[in-house]
Amino acid sequence: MNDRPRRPTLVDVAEHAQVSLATVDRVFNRRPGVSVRTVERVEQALVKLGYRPDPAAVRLARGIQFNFCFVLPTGTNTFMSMLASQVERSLQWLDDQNTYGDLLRVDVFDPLVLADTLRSLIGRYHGVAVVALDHPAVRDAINALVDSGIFVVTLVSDVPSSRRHRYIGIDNSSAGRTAATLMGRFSGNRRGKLGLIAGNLSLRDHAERLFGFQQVLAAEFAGLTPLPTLEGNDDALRCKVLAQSLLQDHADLIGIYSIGAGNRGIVEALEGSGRARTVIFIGHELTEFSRRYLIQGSMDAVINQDAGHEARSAARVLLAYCSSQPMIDDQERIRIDIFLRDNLP
Amino acid sequence: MNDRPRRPTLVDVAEHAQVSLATVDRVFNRRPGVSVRTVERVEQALVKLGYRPDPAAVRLARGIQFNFCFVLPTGTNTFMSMLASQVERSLQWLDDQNTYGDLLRVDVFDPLVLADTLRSLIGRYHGVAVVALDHPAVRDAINALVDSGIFVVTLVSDVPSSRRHRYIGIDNSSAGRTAATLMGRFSGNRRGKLGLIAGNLSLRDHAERLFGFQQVLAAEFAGLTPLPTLEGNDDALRCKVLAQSLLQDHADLIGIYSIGAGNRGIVEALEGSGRARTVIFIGHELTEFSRRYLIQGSMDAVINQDAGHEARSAARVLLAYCSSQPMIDDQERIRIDIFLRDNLP
DNA sequence: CTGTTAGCGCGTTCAG
DNA sequence: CTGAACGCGCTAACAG
Repeated sequence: MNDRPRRPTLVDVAEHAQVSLATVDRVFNRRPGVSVRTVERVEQALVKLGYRPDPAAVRLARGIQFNFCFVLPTGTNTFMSMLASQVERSLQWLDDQNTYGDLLRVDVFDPLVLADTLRSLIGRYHGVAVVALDHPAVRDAINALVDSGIFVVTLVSDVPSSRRHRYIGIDNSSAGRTAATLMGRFSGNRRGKLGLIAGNLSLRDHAERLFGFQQVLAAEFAGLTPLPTLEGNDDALRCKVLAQSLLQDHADLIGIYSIGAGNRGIVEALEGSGRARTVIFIGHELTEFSRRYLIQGSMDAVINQDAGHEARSAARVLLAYCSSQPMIDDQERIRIDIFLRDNLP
Repeated sequence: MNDRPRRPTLVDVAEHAQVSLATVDRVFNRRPGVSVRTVERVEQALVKLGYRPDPAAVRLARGIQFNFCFVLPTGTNTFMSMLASQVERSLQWLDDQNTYGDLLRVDVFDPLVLADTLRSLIGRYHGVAVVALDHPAVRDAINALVDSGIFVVTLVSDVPSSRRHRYIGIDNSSAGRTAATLMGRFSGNRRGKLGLIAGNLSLRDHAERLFGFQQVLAAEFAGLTPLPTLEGNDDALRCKVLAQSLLQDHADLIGIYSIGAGNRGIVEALEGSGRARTVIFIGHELTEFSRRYLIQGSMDAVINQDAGHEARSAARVLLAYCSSQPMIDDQERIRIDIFLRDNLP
């Protein structure tokens, strides 16, 4: 059962090239101090035997240890709580990779506080993952981190104008487009109004979703007229009030698209009005609540980003950068999940 | 930057418990030959220091090497080709984990050939992943593998009655239900016929999708009448003929649900009939073709299982079983992806 | 029952 | 410019 040709080690290569282990190591890791002739011979042996380093042995020998910091928003938003707990789980995994992580929660809505917090991380970490806010101060802080040699990934909410190494999250304008297509197609050929409730349009992800949604609506579903976008600050209570007035003011309300959090309030309003089964309701993020709403029929579709995937991906990506290992791009791409009652996990 | 308390090693524990390294190792790995008193003391030190083994060191020291075998169907079905190439990539990853894998392609449609092939794997591998066929002979072969001590996962297509350790793939009846809900909701309130084209209903996954689809249709969308299910053998040409006759015979055809492969043929028939934009077409698996069809509007939705995810998951799960390590269930759950034109990756 | 010791594959001094 | 030798954290064979 164990009759495989053992993978070649540095020693094998050394024998083959008639040099010592150390020399092979120098050549393989492109360290100076080897004659051109020797380099050539070793490299030939390297490719001939198809040498590939054993990652476990490398990690053990180097004994390196990275420190990562995850910066998440404060607040009790269900999605962010889920993300936080998933990050905690990733930290455990990182621990096995000899990498230590801290989870910081700051008031992301205040760009200056966030920027200061980020700057304070300089010199203390090798990698930072941050749920960012698209603001000049934050951009500068991220760039400062990058300039100091820290690997930075933005998580869930991006700052495209910064020089962060990677964004880990969904394409929010596509997400908005997806919501619009579902809304349009679910509406059959009915004509009427659409209510849009965002959290805060200064948040890049919300703005992008709105943009994508309106774009598709205008291009494909002329019968559906979007009402002015409301801001519910991701607060259930406030969202409820807004939804109630939408329902009251517009007898021809076909659907509601909830761009941010606060779905609980909207469902309460819908159920209270007795129109929960006729008004189409599409929102974001699969939580214990939205899950229940899908099942009971008060929500028609949920556009989701997998918090667990995002947390794991951030950890893997930072580790890959720090140890300059390749990553599997397919694996790190965060999907725009569409959940209906029928395909819930 | 590296001011973390170094994680405790076995040596630390040994010192703390006033015993030798080997004794701690015996206790931690529950090996016999240690007095009860010593065990107790060591265990206390173990928990007190919060000892957790370094996976890299363990792998290196044990020097174990597993052999896995992936058994996939022959044939040129686009999805299976994608799966095969993704499995190839997983094999590379496995190689880094000191685990070697073979990729076998057999005629899965012949249960006896598949069963024989599986049996021939006994004694040669530690883990087997197989795209199975739900047939008594195959079930027995799988059980024989399991009895021989091999870890077995079914991939994409399950044999629930076997004692395989795990199924890695989507819930196909949920997938069928999802297709039905989309079909129903996309149809607005129109009444009419629905064409169903499967590959082969003796395949468990196809049968389950059909079941789920019909279940939801009957319960929720009484206006849509499913026509008798046709079998296209996953062949584009045959599917084209079937779709053409559906279009010809039923002026009130609202949509077509393609349960298996062969979407290319169906799209050709739709485009040929000039009804591609009015007849709703929902099928499975995102390929270069279905992707294009979504964009050009000849397909309305694609239900997908991520071949890359499945291949990686099979590799990770087998490895976890063999090295008796825990796995992250969330990460190994294969989602039922819904793709519209707007959320394509 | 317990301790000592030699590796696993690689990185890293330190001599030569 | 090159090689010998030690150590990372752990397992396993061998002594005592």
